[in-house]
Amino acid sequence: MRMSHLFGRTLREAPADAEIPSHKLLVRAGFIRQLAAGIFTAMPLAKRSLTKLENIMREEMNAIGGQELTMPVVHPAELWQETGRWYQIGSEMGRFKDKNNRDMVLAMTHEEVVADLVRKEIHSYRQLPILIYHIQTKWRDDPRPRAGLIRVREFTMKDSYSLDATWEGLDKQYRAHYQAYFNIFHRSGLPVIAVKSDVGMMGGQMAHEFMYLTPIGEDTLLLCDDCGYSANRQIARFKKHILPTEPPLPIEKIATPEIKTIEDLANFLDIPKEKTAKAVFLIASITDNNETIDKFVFAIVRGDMDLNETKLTNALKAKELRPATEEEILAVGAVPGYASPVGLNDVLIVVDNIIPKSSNLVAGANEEGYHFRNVNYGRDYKADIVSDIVAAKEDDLCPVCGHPMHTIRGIEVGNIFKLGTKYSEALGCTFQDKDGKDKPVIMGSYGIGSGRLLASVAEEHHDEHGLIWPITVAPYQVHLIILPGKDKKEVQETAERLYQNIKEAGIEVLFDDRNESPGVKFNDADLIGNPLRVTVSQRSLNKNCVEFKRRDQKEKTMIPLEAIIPYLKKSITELEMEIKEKEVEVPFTD
RNA sequence: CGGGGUGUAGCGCAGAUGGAAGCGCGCCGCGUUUGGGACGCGGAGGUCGGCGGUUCAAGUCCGCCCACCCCGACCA
Repeated sequence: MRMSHLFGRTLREAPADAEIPSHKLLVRAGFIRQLAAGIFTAMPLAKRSLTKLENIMREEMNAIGGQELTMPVVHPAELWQETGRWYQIGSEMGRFKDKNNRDMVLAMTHEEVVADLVRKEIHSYRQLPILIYHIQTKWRDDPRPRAGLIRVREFTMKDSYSLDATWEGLDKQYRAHYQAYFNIFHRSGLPVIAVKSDVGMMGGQMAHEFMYLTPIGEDTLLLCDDCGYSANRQIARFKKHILPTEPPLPIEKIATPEIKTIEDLANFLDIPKEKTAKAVFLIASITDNNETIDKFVFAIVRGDMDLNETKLTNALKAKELRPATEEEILAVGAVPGYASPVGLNDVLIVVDNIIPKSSNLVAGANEEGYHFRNVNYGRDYKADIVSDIVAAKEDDLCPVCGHPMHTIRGIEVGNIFKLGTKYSEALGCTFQDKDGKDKPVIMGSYGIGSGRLLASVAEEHHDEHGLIWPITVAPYQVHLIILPGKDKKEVQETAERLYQNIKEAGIEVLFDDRNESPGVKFNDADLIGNPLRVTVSQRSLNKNCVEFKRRDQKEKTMIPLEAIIPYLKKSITELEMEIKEKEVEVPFTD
């Protein structure tokens, strides 16, 4: 490709609304352009890199038996109504009506379509197992797109779906994806770890997220250095510090004027925070038989811990959870700042599972300026649900080995879910098993966003001058620069010939044939970040050489003109080997 | 959806107290340059986010709306 005709120019300055390096550099280098919040065009350079990433995914999916297909982006609403997600999912779903006034859905994901296909195509255990996948555009009207390509509304995903007759079969395909995903990320030059995660809107039994660790990540992870336990904070468990049990003392009302926070309360009474109970009020939308009702939820955690809303949502099987307003709190008879579970009716009380093991706590008295001492679970109040609903934090103890854990930020670049029979049951995907009985197909779903992956690779591989693409992802393998000098003719002809020869050798080359000054050309080459650079100039040709430089190294070397093509081939192989070495087998951790 | 911020040329920005829309980079033409973002001369490019109001006069003051960014809630 000639740079003089490349669509998409480089910018000296990044637009002011770009903040993170991958966003700034991808825009400056001409890879992406923004159309609206969370909606981007992939320019020709980005398209080439995306295609490479997607081909890596294809190879790894094919290697574990995947069959590629393409499913539609627009779905009839009926399908989503059958699984109930039409009702469960809120404004994140893109909905519109077609010309006949039929409700339509923009695909957020494709479980419904897969299940629909399966019920039409799969009738016998003899047809299973199956692995299908596609690479398709999806729309999720995220309330907050941000960080360039990291979090967008329209995106392309590699999505695979496993279909099995047995749970062992699902486990096998799940584990195959686990390793295939590590292969994909390693081949893309991206270091990742797998952590256990929440199943979210997908539902199902088990999920892992593949995390690229970076301070700009939006997810917080808990890791145990000792035994390797790793989990998203949304679901991370930990060993809770159990206080010595005391005999229950009589409940006692005490004046605590102007004391509203746990901090103040602990100071005022001169007791540790873990001797207090903290109340949090929320409104949960709970769906039952496709009918959604709002329930007032009174959650109680020990004063030294914080509520984890994901855990609470899961404990409640709620669709949505939001903080209650002051009016709503007063309406149920609770007093903000002095709230107590003692003597409240008509609310759903959820307590953390450490609370029943903690005796004689201080809690609100439901009266302005007063608290109760010696509140005991069971004697003074009861809960509708007792569950683990608190968030793990730095230095909390590992639930497996008891070692203190630490927190780290990450970007979720891929996920794998054991869906089980949720969708197949809802949509009636059954097959006839050996025993002659109809059984629901057991499903798994596995996704990787290609744009997010591209941005993560850019985030991992850049310096102050620009991008430094891994050879497997780079838009072009070679960046060829011509510096014509005073007497243009010889240099020009040599560079043109070299450009043709490189192309004919099957090497991907971007040829900077523009009439620009050397500084501009070198800077653009650094910015775009193709791995190998070749410079043809009067100076080099005087020695019958061209200059060679790797983007990831400082040294420049002079290579005889006639030797440059084999040299480039050798360098490409070297770079490919460097990536290959990072491909390793990763033990499956449950 | 809550909190904060920003909208003036393709990009980055300046335009106190209302009084003729500017700068740098980029772009077009001609010439000189040519190993790390060159120089001279000449040009093109704007509904100042939108609508309404105040005023003799609004980029500037007031109101409403919209878009985009950041923090949170939420999410691949």
